[in-house]
Amino acid sequence: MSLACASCPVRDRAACSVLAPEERAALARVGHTRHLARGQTLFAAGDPVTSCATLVSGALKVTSLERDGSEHILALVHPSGFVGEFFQPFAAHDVVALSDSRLCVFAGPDMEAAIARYPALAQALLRRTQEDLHASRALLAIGSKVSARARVAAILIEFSRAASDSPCHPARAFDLPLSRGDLASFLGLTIETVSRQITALERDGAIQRSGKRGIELVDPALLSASAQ
Amino acid sequence: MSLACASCPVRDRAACSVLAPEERAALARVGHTRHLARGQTLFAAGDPVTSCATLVSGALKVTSLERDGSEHILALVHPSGFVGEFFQPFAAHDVVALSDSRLCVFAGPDMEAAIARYPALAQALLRRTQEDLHASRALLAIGSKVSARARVAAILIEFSRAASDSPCHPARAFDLPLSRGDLASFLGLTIETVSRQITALERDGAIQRSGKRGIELVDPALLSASAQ
DNA sequence: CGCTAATTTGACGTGAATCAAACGGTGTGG
DNA sequence: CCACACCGTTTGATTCACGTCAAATTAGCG
Repeated sequence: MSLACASCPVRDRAACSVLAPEERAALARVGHTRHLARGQTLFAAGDPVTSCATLVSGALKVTSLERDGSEHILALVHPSGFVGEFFQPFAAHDVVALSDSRLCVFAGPDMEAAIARYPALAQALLRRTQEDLHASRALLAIGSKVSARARVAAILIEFSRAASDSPCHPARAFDLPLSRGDLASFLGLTIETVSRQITALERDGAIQRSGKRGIELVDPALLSASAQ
Repeated sequence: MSLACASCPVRDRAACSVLAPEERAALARVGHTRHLARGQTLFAAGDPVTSCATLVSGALKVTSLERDGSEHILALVHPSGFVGEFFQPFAAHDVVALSDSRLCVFAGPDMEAAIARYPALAQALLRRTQEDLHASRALLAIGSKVSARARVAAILIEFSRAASDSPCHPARAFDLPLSRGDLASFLGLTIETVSRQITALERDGAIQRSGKRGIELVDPALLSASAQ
């Protein structure tokens, strides 16, 4: 199945956007689109790395499985994000679809050849990876907060930012892509504590729940203050 | 001051190691070495980004300052590590020397020109950044552990790995580069709790303290089990 | 030797984990 | 259409680990 870059929703933001039209067309010829249903695995930890991908729509989570069987989330991938390693033989983490997703997949050697041929592509991937690093560090900062209230508030703020298209203003209403269990393992808390904190934040008027997953920021300043 | 690549202790591991000798010599001519005393700041958050650097010896921390005045550590930089952003106008975080350090500093435009001229350099930096991303995610995994004991044990293991030159076998004895306060903010715990957990790990025979900062792994298996 | 800062240790209270149960939603079969 | 089971979430009661406050100890430095 060939790629339709012309109508791609992330054609201006993905790594490949730095290529000239004919270069991108050449890359598109060796790639293919793939659909993942919610819960489906793209890469499994330990598998040999054979491909990489740009996320076109949907959302992915990068997780690692501990010896004791618990899972925790290391990163979220949003549209235009890139997943895949180049310098390691085996995948270090699982990558799973959080919602139905569409990806642009390339075989590892094809992408490596493209990187060697188009220097701008390596730079674009460097940029993306530096952005991923920033995102990872932002999550790291959340973990250093002591109280459960602060952590939950901080992650809600983080999600509202991620849900927004414009990086300047966070989304006022959005859907939590994660279950309570995911949130809990992410924050180093228990499901019950997360649930109680969300309830408390709603009681205090900082947020409002709409449906199971919907969150609306009623008082962003109060939420922000709770995140201290 | 010119760079003496021939005697550089990280000449085989740093990003510049991928360059041909004459290319590296050309890069060296536009760079200079710099010494930092313990506690000195390399980059300050908010400052315009004008340079980048490879760490030759010593150790750095990347930290961010919260609104409430508390600091927390987002990353540690070890010799051969690279610090600096290319795609952002202002530094996002503080970078401070944990011990007396020697660096190889390049002006931003010089490095950008080198990246444009030598495609292998962009790839090497991409590799380094992906490694940084992995390290950041390893730290993120620590944060999701619930008990204080597990977090402290996990970070000791992490440091023993980082202190070792060979990635396969962790160092048996090493110096903790961080103060208790740094450890505490890193782990989302208090200074007292960190101190108590370290004392308890020593009492249980997992580790032994030597001097103020020295840690010896007496029973790595027990320590590893404590990290669950 | 005295000062200051960092670390350790102790006593105590609180907030989060744990255990347990109830409450929806959703799908399946009768 | 309803009954039922299943899963995720919420709520409650209890326990205990960690935070808080305070003091003792040690290290670092002029």
